[in-house]
Amino acid sequence: MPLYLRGSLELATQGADSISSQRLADHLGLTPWLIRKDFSYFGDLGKRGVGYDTRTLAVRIKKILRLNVDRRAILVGAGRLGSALLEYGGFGRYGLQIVAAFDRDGARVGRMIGGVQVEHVSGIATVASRGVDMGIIAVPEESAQGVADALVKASIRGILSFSPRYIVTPARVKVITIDIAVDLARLCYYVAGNSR
Amino acid sequence: MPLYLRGSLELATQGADSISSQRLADHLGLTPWLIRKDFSYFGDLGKRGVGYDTRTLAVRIKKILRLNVDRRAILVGAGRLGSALLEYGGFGRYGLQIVAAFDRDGARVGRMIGGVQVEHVSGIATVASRGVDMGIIAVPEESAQGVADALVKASIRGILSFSPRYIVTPARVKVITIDIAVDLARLCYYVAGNSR
DNA sequence: GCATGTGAAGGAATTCACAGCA
DNA sequence: TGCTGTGAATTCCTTCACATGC
Repeated sequence: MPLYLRGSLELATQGADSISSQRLADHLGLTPWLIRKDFSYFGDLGKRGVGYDTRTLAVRIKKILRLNVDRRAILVGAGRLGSALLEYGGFGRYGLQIVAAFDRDGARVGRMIGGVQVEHVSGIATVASRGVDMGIIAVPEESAQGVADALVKASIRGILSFSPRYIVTPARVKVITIDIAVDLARLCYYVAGNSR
Repeated sequence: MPLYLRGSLELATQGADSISSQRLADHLGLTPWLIRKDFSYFGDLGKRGVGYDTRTLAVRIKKILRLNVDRRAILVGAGRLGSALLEYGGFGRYGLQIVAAFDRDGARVGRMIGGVQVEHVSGIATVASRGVDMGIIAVPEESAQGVADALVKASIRGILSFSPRYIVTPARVKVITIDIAVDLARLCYYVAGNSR
């Protein structure tokens, strides 16, 4: 559903004042009635006969997603993938920011990547006081659980993991895993198959 | 559902001969009955009172996912993210392989990354004859649609895109989009919120 | 007239409960 | 006794159709 935020922001910056569920659906690869249904859960967002005001829509969705205040995240693992994330500018428009990066490898510590300086992993414990909400794990899979444990100890409340492993955390810590190989395998199923 | 393949492969390499739906569920963060239901669609996979044989399970799932023959993919965009993907060794265990990489930037062309040599994007047209099934897009978002068009022309049947844009393709070409910022925003919703 | 908002219908996925086999 | 396989019940999400308001 953050998809909607992306859509409305995109179209807002493209200069459109108002947008119909039809156009938004085309833009995101969804159906108009799905969008209307979802939006209806949050009260009145649109004007009948006109559409949704892109600017207010973006603001409202941000509030719904609790993105109205800036959210801080830290990154663990400053390898290729980690560096790519640090230099990726796409988080800012959602009010998301990576404020620190950590790595185990001494050779990487101290480097500046994407505006933040890489610190040694032992420093993770110190972020508890920095108002950080989330941790991003971009380390080799065998280290992922250990890093997650450290993040939990540092009072982080959510983890985005790129490791193909199920990560165990207390119930209060939400984990979202992005497993690229699994996604590619999924694609493969569609490609090679006939049905479904 | 490729998740299941991951799970069975992992546990197979860990030396377990047999596994119960319960343990597999714990391992993947799912429920036992969901796994049993899903497996039941494909006929008899397990032995009652015992569990599933890890080795045969992996083989069966590979066949179901059409991963029994090796699948080839090409990558477009050899920046940080693209390089990370090329050097990521996790595809092999699913029978997936990145056989070529392309970039628009002349400075990157010719480099060897993760065992493949970066070619100029103009060469995409030539892959049609190389038995490639899928294309991976790791380019800046404004170039994504153009690359997708080139891939479609090259007879590719599936696209895995890391660009935060909806990509238009003919119906025969399946697209899966991984939008990291959207996933992080989703996580944020769980973290900051109370309900759901 | 045009586009949203929403109750009702329809379908798909999940959960349950238990029968069947080692 | 332990664990799979599966029909029934449930819940959730999607789709439809139309009333409502600009």
